[in-house]
Parts: sequence; structure tokens; C-alpha cells
Amino acid sequence: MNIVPADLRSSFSLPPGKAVEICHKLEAAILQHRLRPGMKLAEDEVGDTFGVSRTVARTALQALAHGGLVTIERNRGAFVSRPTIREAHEVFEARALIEPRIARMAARNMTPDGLAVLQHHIDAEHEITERGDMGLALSQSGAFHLAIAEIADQAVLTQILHTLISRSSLIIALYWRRRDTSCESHSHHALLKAFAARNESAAEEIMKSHMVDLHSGLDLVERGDSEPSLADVFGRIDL
Amino acid sequence: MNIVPADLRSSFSLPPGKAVEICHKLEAAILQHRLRPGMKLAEDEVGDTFGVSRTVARTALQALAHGGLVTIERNRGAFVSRPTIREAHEVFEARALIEPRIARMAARNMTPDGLAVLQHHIDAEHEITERGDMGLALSQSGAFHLAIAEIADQAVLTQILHTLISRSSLIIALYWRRRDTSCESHSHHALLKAFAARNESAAEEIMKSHMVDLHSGLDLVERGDSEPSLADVFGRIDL
DNA sequence: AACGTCAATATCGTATACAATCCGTGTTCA
DNA sequence: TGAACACGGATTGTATACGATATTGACGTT
Repeated sequence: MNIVPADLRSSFSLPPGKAVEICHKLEAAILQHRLRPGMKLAEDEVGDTFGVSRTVARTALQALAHGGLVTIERNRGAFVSRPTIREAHEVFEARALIEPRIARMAARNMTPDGLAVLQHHIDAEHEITERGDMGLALSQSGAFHLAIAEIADQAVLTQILHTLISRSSLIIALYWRRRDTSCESHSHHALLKAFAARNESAAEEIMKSHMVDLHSGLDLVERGDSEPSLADVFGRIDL
Repeated sequence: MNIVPADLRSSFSLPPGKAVEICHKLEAAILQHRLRPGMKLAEDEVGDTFGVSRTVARTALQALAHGGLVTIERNRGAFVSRPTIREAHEVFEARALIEPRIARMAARNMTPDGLAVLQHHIDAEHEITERGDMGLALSQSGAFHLAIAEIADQAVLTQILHTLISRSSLIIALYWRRRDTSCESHSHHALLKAFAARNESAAEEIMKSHMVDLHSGLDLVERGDSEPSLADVFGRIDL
């Protein structure tokens, strides 16, 4: 079976030509945690991988950098971003501000078609979760939130939310502590129910608490080093 | 005297090297309405103007495109964006959602230094308004709002607000109908007072109504043509 | 053995060159 | 006269080439 999350379509200002596709592919890979935070994305390597020149690869990387998924350091190159704990808090606070409003608007605009789309997302998410592909499930979850924004029909907020959700994915890759995503699934069902009833206040409230849940599901406490120590990566070695 | 609005510093993902400066200069020019919405920004022209190659000019334009100030059409080039009426509403609704929250946070964090910075902005704005340079005054007003966000110390929201304010400037260039900016000035003073008192709720409320004022100061009704007619530009000629 | 210096290499920043696309003009034909 | 077409100029899309900068490893010194 071939369930792929509706790709989190990149912003309004599309980079020209081939760069768009590369953007989307890199974005998908990052969102699914196939490219982990901190990984180097060398221009030559990206270019070779996708069969384009460095120019195009560069354009794609710069576009991703504007979305916050990639960090470019001068004369050093591009890396998959590693959000700080501070930034993690800010991103989820921003989502907690924006998404309840979006949910309310979506509830107001909801149509049978919209409901069907959301239901489809939930089904896909469920099936992926069964298969245990955590990265894909997360990506799918993001697509669900974004679909709501599209139904709300607010291009500006949708664009903003898109970048926030992308960054959330990185944050979760770094700081998620729970094993299960049942809370996620439960909230999404509850949201769908509110949407079906076109209950604006309920949708807003559920989304608000969903945001709190997500935020509190993170393990955002300062570790010894801000950079992950070698021991974190390889485990401690007794000499 | 040399009062220049603290430049609305571009996002986190700085384009490399010289492109940053070009970005800032173009941004300033657009925000001050020296480059009007719809104007063509040819890569060669930009490059020649700033003494760099097309490559760098291109990078700068793409960066501005990500901020929404510039629109790039494939194979046609870059233009100063012309926000639609729809987008205008969305931008100001988004600001109305975000800025009151930012004002509240700023009030909470306010320090004597912060107050001094804001006071400085207000003074500058006042002086510029006296001189009658509408574009510069507007740019200065944006800088004031952004300064609040920086005091609120929320990088993520500040970044978002930055793009919203930039776009607001374009919107105002297209749709502003009032002659005066006294309401602007009044609101800013009121905000400063709330900040001085560290009155969070007052700051939030004043900002909220300030947003409503700004939004309602726009003339957002459909005109006959979306494109400005020649008559609009040259005046009507009786044959 | 540890540290600092220096060269080699890899990667990025910028400039230039070529290919593809679009737009306006002028011509041709109905 | 008007519409369709073809051509030429201009501008963007992409590739490549060269210069600048940072990192890595070797070497010599303390």
C-alpha cells in the first residue's frame, strides 16, 4: 500500500524550476527524520544526489534555510537545523497561539469535503502508526494540522504554521520522550468530531489543549552540554 | 540630523556575504515606498546597481521573496509584491492575533533600557512625521512594533512579525486612505505608557485596538481593475 | 608528549558563460 | 483590415570556473 502524507507544500515564494522538487524531497526526508538534525548538507553532495548543479542545490538549501529547516553557516555550509530548547518552547508557544484560532476558523468553514480530507489523513496516520514508522507518522500528523489550516482558508497563517510545524518536527526528533502517539491520535479524533459538528468553540479548545499536550510531551530540560556530548552519541566507554 | 529607522533586520537565515546588505537596502527602499509595489527588479539591474554579479543579486531577491516583499514569477523575474485585498485582510488579522500577545510579553519583560529604546523610536517617528516624509515615517513605525517584539524576547514570533510588518508596509502603500498618522502616534504613546507601568493587560488591549485601527484605516474595497490603469498613473487625458 | 605553526585539501562565495523561455515586432496570408 | 506566425532581443535558468575561507593533518618546537 502506498500511503504517503500529503506533502507539506512549501511556501508561496517557490524557488525556480528544479529547486522546488529538491526542496520538497529534502523537506520530506527531514520531516520523516531520515535526515537528522545536525547532518551536513554539502552543496556538491546534494547536487550530485539529485543530478543538478551546485547552483540549484544551493538555491534549494537557501529556501529551506528560510523555512528554518536548515541552518547555513557562512563558509561552512548547510546543516539540518538543531533547534535549541529555548526555540522549542517558542515554537510550541507560537503554535499554541495560532492553531486554536485556525481550528476555530476551520470549524466555521468546514465542508463535507474538508471532513473527508481530514478523515483520510487520520486513517493514513493510523495505518502508518500500526506499521511503526514513527518518522512517517509524525510527518503525517503535521500534514493533518496543515490540512486544517488550509480548510480555514487563511493563506498567511497557513504559511506561518507550515514553518512552525516543520520546525516542530525537528524539535520532536531531538526532544520527544514518549513512546506512544496515542494522545496524538485521540486529540485528532476529538478535533474531527468538533469539526463535524461545526462547533467552533470546541474545536478551538481541543486544539488548545492538544498544543499543551504536545508541548508537555517534550523533554525540554537543560542537559550538561548544549551540544550533545560524544557520550550521548556513542554511550559511555569505560577505559 | 540623521535619524534613520533602526533597520528591520532580516530573518535568521542570512543569505551569504554581500547579499545581506543588498537585501537590507532593497528592503529599506521598499518599506519606505521608494520602490513601489509592482516594480520590476531585474537581476542585471540590481546587480549593476550594487556592483555585484547577477548571482548575488539573485540570492538577495530570493531572500526577499521568502519574506513576501518580492514576488518571483518563473521565467519573468522579480517584482515588488502587490498584496491582494484578501491578503491585506489576512495580514492584519494575523497581526491582530500575534501583536497583542507580544505586547503583553513585552510589558512583562520591560526594562528601563527597553523603555528608552521605545521612546527613541517614538521621538524619531515624531520628527520624521514633522518633515512630512510619509514613507520613512511608516518604516519607523514598523521599527517601533518590531522593537516591542524584541523586548518581548520571543525570537520566533519576532521573526514572524517581521514579515507581517514588511507586508503591511506594502499594503499601506497600496490601500492607505488617511492623510494623517496621528492615530498611529497616539496609540504608540499610549502603549509606551502601559509599558512604563508594566501593565500587561493594558498593553495587550491597547495593541489590540491599535491593530483594529490600522486595519480599518485601509481602503479595502474592490476596484474596477486590479492593475492600476494608465489613467491612475498619468491622469486622464481628454482627446 | 603536548602544543603551535604551516601547508594541503575540501567546501563555499562569486563571477562568468551558455541554454531556455518569454515578449514584442514585423511580416504574411486570408 | 485583422489575425496568425515567425523572428529577434531581452531576461531568466542552469552550469561551470575561479578565488576565498575554513578545516585537517603533518611537522617541528618546547
